[in-house]
Amino acid sequence: MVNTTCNCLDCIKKSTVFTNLSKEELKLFNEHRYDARYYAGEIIFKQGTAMTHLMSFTSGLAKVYIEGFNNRNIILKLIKPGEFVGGPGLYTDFKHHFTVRAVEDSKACFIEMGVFKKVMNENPDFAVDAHKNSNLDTLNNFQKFISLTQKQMPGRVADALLYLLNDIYQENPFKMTLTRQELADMTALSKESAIRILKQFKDDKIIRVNGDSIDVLNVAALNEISRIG
Amino acid sequence: MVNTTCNCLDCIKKSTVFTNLSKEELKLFNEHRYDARYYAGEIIFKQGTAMTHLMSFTSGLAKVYIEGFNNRNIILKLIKPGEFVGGPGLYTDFKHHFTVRAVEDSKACFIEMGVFKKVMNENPDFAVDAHKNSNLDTLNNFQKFISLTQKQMPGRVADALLYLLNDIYQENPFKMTLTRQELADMTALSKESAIRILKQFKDDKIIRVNGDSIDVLNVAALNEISRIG
DNA sequence: CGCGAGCTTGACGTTGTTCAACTAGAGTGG
DNA sequence: CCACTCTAGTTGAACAACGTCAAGCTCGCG
Repeated sequence: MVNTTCNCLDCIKKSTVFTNLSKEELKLFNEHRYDARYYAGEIIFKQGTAMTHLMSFTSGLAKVYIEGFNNRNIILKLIKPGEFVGGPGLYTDFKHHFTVRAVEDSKACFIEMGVFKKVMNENPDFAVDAHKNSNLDTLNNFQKFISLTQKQMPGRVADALLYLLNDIYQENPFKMTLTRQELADMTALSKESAIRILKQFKDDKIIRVNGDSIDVLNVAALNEISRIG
Repeated sequence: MVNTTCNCLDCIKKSTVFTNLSKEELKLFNEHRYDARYYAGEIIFKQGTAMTHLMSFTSGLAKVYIEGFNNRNIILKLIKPGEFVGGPGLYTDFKHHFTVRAVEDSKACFIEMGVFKKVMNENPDFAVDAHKNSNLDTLNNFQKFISLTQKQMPGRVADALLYLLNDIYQENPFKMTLTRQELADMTALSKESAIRILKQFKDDKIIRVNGDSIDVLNVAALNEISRIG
């Protein structure tokens, strides 16, 4: 089903992985895609299911997380409009290895795997861009390994707050649309521990919390806490 | 410098990522590669340095690890002959983001980045194989996230032992060529904790340790410990 | 025979989780 | 308008998991 209200050729939300596509290729994508809208909390990709489409996120905020043990999740990253989502299932078992879930009301565009692979085969520049995109995720995961396995609670929460401030909300103060449990899933902590560190940051005047708004009063202190772990 | 004793075309150690290369492409690789020998403990790729070559591991055993805080490392995987090593620096910043170090005396073959990228551009099947190879690493990393952040000490050590048994040494008993510190780096534990869990496994008759030989007496128990975390 | 590196063990302290109780705010129905 | 309920958030106390420190051990090697 072709969406009549928008078109890949003049899409302003498209990811940078699409920059090296010709008009013909964008047209091909446009003919083999569909849009969907999601309410906050709804699942976009479910871990374990078949990877039939690739996703270009166009509006809202979503979380990408691995479903682990005992209902505990590891949030690998958050995705914003303009982000392209494939995953390690691509060219391996063609399954999703993480779940993507809308955190805020969101929209996404889905491209059929078949035409994606076709264009990957025919356009080496696009193949390189896709490869680069997945390697950037891996670089992010490496930092996460260090944060989650070698830093203590304050360092991990500082990493998460800096990520939210610098990469996601990009304003200060920002409206925190993640729950405390989700903050815990980002830091591999229990919800209670994450809350306790937030409180400690509040007491130390590093942040101020007003309802669901978080004001980072001392970015330098957060950076230092992140650095020393 | 072309090695005269061997040739990519009839190399029997080559990784599966090279299966879709033509004779001409293998010949090209052969003209832009070199071999090197390493003694146990020597560094093959150093984290932070420029990625000028890609590596095909031909003999021995090596560890791939991220250098984190306070001289603590995270071993992502071990590599055996036939393994191809690129890394997330490919198409991003062209630097190495992990260190590769020989655990046993080893040999490796290095292909120039330039010809590698050229063949990636000209041969889509090879590009797919390279992409697949890197996604397999990512799948491995996802399992490691779960193991390191959600399992307790026995579960993590069980994961490491099963990996050594099933994927690396592939014989039982096996000669453990990793130090206790390296086992700790695989499990994100302190050396002492790793040793304590090994002792516990010994007391429970799950393994038997004779010098540097480890005999897994009860694989089922290890699998169960891995499963429950 | 002595040295040094890796290994082992115990005692102890810290870090982080669990459990339970409580609070605040939003929605719901009488 | 007022209970009632439900969920997310918060806090404290007890506990378990894990790391640190220090000492001693083993074994290969000079």
